[in-house]
Amino acid sequence: MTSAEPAAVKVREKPSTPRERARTQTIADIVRLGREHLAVHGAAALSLRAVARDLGVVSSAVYRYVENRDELLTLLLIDAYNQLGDDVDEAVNAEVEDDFAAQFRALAKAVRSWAVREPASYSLLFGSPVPGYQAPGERTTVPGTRVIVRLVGIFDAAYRAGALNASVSPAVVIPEKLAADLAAIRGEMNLAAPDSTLARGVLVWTSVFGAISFEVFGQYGRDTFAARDELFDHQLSVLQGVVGLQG
Amino acid sequence: MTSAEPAAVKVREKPSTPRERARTQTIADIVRLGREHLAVHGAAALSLRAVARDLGVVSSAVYRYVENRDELLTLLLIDAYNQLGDDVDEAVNAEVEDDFAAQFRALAKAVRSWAVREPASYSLLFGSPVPGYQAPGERTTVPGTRVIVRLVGIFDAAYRAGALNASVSPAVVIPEKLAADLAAIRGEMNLAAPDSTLARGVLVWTSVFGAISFEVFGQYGRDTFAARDELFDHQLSVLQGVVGLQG
DNA sequence: CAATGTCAAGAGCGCTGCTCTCGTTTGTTG
DNA sequence: CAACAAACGAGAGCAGCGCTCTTGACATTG
Repeated sequence: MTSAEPAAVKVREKPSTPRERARTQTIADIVRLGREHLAVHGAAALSLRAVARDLGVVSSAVYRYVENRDELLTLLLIDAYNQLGDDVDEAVNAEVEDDFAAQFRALAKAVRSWAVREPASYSLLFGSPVPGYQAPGERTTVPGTRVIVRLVGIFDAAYRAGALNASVSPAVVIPEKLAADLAAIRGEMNLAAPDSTLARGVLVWTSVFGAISFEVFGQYGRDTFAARDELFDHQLSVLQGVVGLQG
Repeated sequence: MTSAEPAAVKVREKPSTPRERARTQTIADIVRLGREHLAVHGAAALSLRAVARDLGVVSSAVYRYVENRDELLTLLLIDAYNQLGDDVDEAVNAEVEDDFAAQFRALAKAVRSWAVREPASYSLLFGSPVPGYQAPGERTTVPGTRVIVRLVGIFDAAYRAGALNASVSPAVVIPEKLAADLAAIRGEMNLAAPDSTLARGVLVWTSVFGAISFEVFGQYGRDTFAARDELFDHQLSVLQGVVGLQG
């Protein structure tokens, strides 16, 4: 079903003592069982008691390893972000270095196939926020931005390589306040691309996830679209044109 | 806070007897209280017992009026769909009849402002599916498709009026299987627009909701974009170009 | 060997959805 | 107007949940 070793579990610096090794293993087991429950029943139905039962232990025992339900959610969140990030990295790295269009498509398809494969995890990351749960930014920001960082990287590399159509139609003016936001992003991420490219990149980003969310969340209706692969592929082609990525 | 009369509550054909009038009123009260709880605590935390408390009644009493929690969710779902549909209709109807670009922008902005105003309801409709809850299609399909029907209507009317740029760049071929899906839609909805327009319309549809979802679900990060109105406006402008809507 | 620390177990609190029973209220009808 | 049946609210109860606290068993360490 799912891979045995969750990527998000922090390994202690010196897990020398058998106690610490056992403890690390138990936490890994809890995360693995939690991921299975998440996949089957969804995030809102994630129950520490059920995880404890599967672990063959009384419910209060898991509180030795996981502070509370929110903490387990955070572990699963980080785990899922890293799974997605690994999938995306692998797919993009498999493409030729200067074929930016192929890299873009590979990224989007990797996100989509992971989302379809793990709808509950996708819902946890990109669906409605879990009520009463606030992700701790200091732990989730880095894994949570891997995909967008990679996507922006592709667009910016394409721009630097002169692979972007400058004359995307139609030209749209960027208002001043939006330009300020984009300038801040450009500075923070060391980008070269101009405002119009960055803004269109943001649109492509939201559009890709919008299309995937519609599919995973069942917004298309039961049998409106049978050719979902072709639909997504077509959407990527159009979005490619939006940023001026020639392929 | 919220309007007093929920649009979704079906009025009996003959609410003549005082019993039935009282019953209808009680159900309306339950939906109203449910909507308030939804707005404050979210869908997953919607509790019949809490609604009963606010109604000043013991928990088992509400089961006289609402079959179970899922039934209340369905009522809230229909209620929210109709609120959104009403908002969208009003906004679109306020535009000049042959200004299709303005109608498109009015529709998208109406959806966004409703979503920002009612994030919990938006999450219920367009976020992660509530685990274990399956919306009864025969009751939710009609209100649930009001927005997309309206959007497609705008695009098709624009096409019939010759207001769509035929030469959207770049031309993208529509694979056969996707064309079959689009043909089915064209037949069902009595449309005139060609495949490429319909396919791009679907992309615009998903993109608009993708952008709104990112904003409502906090995917942009806390302070990445301060100029959210301008960002959305820009995205609409680009998407307008995607379907060839000149404005 | 003894002190220390870690662990699973169990009881318990308050919350949830939901069911069943038991009187009471209420509108209708003879 | 009185009798009746339907509708109703209250309450107890079951099983599940997150979470806390105490207790006794065990392993590690000095």
